[in-house]
Amino acid sequence: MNSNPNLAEVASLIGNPSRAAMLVSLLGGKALPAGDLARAAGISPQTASTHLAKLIHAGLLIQESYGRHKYFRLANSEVGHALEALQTISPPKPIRSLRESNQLHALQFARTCYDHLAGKIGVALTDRLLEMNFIEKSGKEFLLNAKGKIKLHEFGVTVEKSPKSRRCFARQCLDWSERRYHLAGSLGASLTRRLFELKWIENLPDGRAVRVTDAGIKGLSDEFGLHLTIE
Amino acid sequence: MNSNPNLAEVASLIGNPSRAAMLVSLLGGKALPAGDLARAAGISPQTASTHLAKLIHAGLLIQESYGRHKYFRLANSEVGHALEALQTISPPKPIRSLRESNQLHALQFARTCYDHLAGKIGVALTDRLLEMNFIEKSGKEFLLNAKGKIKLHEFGVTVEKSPKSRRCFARQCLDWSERRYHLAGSLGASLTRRLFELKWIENLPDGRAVRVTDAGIKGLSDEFGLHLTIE
DNA sequence: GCAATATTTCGGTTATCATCGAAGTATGAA
DNA sequence: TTCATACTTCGATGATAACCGAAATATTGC
Repeated sequence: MNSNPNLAEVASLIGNPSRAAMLVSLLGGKALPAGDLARAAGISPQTASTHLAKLIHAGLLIQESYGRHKYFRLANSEVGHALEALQTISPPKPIRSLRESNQLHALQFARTCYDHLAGKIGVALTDRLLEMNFIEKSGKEFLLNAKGKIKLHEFGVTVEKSPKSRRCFARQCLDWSERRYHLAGSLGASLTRRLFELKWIENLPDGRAVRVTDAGIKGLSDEFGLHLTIE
Repeated sequence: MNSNPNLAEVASLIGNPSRAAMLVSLLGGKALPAGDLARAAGISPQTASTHLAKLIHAGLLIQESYGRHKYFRLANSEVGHALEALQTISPPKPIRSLRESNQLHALQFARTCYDHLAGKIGVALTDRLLEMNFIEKSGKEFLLNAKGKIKLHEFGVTVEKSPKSRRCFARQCLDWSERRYHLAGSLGASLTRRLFELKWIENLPDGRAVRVTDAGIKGLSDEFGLHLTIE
């Protein structure tokens, strides 16, 4: 019987540990060169090259060439969505090293999820927006009310729901580390972009973990009543 | 670097063609015995047994024993969601036989997707509910308005949003065959259950394709202005 | 108790594929 | 031109796992 779309092919591509590591590295939304992806997966450049070719062929990644560098990124948000959906049904992986443990903590604390903020911070900020009555839950979606619209506009976030873009405005995205929802969609992305702009958060050297700066700690407290504690 | 939850393990489980076939068979939401799943995947019972044990171990399936039969079903709706998300990024599989072609047409026309209605019919019925102003789009979610609440209540659908259930009320589910949204969530499930109850739709012998009965053709036309054409 | 059905366990075979060394291509720098 | 860097292709190796035959276990029906 075997129905139709061959999901097994795509799943087995994601199912290789090296390829999965590369895809997860790209979940942050940024494009990365082949060498970086090889290092992220802990494999040789040759091996990475064959993997990347397969991912391109399957339409999971797209490639941009800049001189001798080739940058890779997720082909579209549906790929990111599928990866996140897989993460929510994946059991947690045992930790091997202190380094991994530290990185895991950093990721659980704050990271970007494709293009918006996730981790403890992502969930906590979303909670504050709810508590301060700027957004409301509505099924698998958040609604931005008038009060919130004003607040975010003042904060410098361009709040516009372009009717053209089929993209969801303020999705609820299930956080794999917190197992709770954080703010995603175009609103989540705009807000996150603004936080980078203000230098309240910044990318850590590699991976998609982010760090909250001193300015960010103060700012998030003043603007959103989000009090960060050092753990 | 390799972040944390080992998504690769789950993905590689889904990535085996035999296991994928079994999982897809279970997407209809029904529980099936091991033997049926073996046949669906075209493998021997021994092989199926080892596959099923792995899927159970990984938490993708749950098992219920009735005498010498063991029934398997998807562990939760998140597993179904992940499978659907993978289908949306999977390329269509080439058709080999007339039989496969017919089955594909049947699936594209009407099928159950975990527990709600999908395919042409699923999308068309959702469209009618929108056009008749019973539900409204709101991001990745539908909202049931007062008019719709009355209509569906009259129609015999129990419309209640139990605050306990974390499940989404009226999700928009991306249809892999139509590439458009249909009504999912608990409302989608209730409505579909009612259509079965009224015998407006019925399961086809195997798989998750469904057939619209004569009563269904008349009923859908009368109640929702959905005029089915024979293709 | 005995035969039939449903499922699981074991063992051995086979095929696939991830991997890297070595060599090849392309771009940029000196 | 020459060298260095970034990536790709080829070929060989090795490990994994899907698969089925055979046999074991469990349940139902006679």
